Amino acid sequence: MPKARLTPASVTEAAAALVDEVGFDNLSMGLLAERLGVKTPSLYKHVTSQAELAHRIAVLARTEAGDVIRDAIQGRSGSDALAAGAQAMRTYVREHPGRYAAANATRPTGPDDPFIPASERVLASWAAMLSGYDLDPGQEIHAMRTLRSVLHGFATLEAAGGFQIDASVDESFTWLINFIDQGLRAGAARGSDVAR
Amino acid sequence: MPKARLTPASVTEAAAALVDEVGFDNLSMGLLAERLGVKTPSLYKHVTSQAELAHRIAVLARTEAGDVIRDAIQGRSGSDALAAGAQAMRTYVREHPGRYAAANATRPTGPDDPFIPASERVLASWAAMLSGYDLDPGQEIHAMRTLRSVLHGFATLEAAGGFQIDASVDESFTWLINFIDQGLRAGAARGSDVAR
DNA sequence: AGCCTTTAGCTAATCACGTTAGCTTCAGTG
DNA sequence: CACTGAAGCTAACGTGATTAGCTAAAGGCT
Repeated sequence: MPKARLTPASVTEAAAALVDEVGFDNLSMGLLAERLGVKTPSLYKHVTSQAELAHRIAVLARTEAGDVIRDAIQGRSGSDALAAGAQAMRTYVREHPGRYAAANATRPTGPDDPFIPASERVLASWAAMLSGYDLDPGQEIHAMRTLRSVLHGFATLEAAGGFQIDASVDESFTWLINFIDQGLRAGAARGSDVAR
Repeated sequence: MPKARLTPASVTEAAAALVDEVGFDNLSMGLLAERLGVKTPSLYKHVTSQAELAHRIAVLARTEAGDVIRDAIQGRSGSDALAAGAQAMRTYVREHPGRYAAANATRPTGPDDPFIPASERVLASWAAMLSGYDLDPGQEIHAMRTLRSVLHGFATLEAAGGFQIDASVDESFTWLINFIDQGLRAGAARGSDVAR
């Protein structure tokens, strides 16, 4: 076997770090090669294309996000689990905006794409968290989608610099979590009459 | 003055239509030129660069979105205004996913960028709608951000094909609107103790 | 009506990437 | 100590954005 300086994994890791610095849109093979102290074409010994590289970053990101959220929810339930999970996700996106963008930009390449189970693990964590609210079974899917929407929306708006006014974004986020929490608790108490 | 077949405005309009068809990421000067029955370099007589073209699409999109939302809210208040505004926005995004992506991808180029007032008009509509809920003044900014987050998050997730499970997405959206409506009404009734 | 200026659109050329082809060299194996 | 295989390199190609310079037609002016 030869030198073995770079590997697909190490290249992906470096690309993920790069993308968090310069933004997902500014990822280029040349820039990555420079960071790795190598000439551009050499990268193709480890990844087949820039598209594949982006996809690898996406899988990495979704997996990391799944871990972070699962760990945050671990051992908590109800409001605590919601707050911890949501904060964990926001923190992850703030620390890894490029990775998060990569994960959002990708689409499963096929039925056995590892991106699929990685995504399912994230959803499973949210589902586990929601189960603590005793919602009507028919409402769970809607609650899940609403939850995903707020968290994803807040994270992307924040990452895009969408919150201009000089009111604390942290405060807005805890307000948001509280808002969702109250709604979920009320919905559970009220039963299915929330849905129209 | 010469022929005047194309104008900056007509090029932008064609680009916006194109982007809704092929996706914002797939916008290319060559493809647009082909649609307009012109050679690629000719486009530079009307727009200075692809970046500027993308920005023009963004301004157009944000302006259109502002109009659509304002019109929907017109004459309604409270729950009705929320539902109408939210539905109008979702419809706009579904019909113009490329434009919406362009608007999200852009960043103001300066203090006199028309994108800024266009964005402010959207925010003003949401603010007008929220004013119907009699929220505590200190809460309004958080409610606004939460509202923007859910709507933006839902729209982008839907556009990205993020809702896989075969439960009606329409139904989820009305559930979401209802969820927000109930929360806002409860928050108004309860006063500032929602915020922590 | 006929000239003149202005400029839309064209062709040819340049530049920046992503990607491919083929060569070279070193690490580990026999 | 030669041998093989893959890492990394240089050279080359293709595509898409952009620029330079030419051509010609439209509208104004006399």
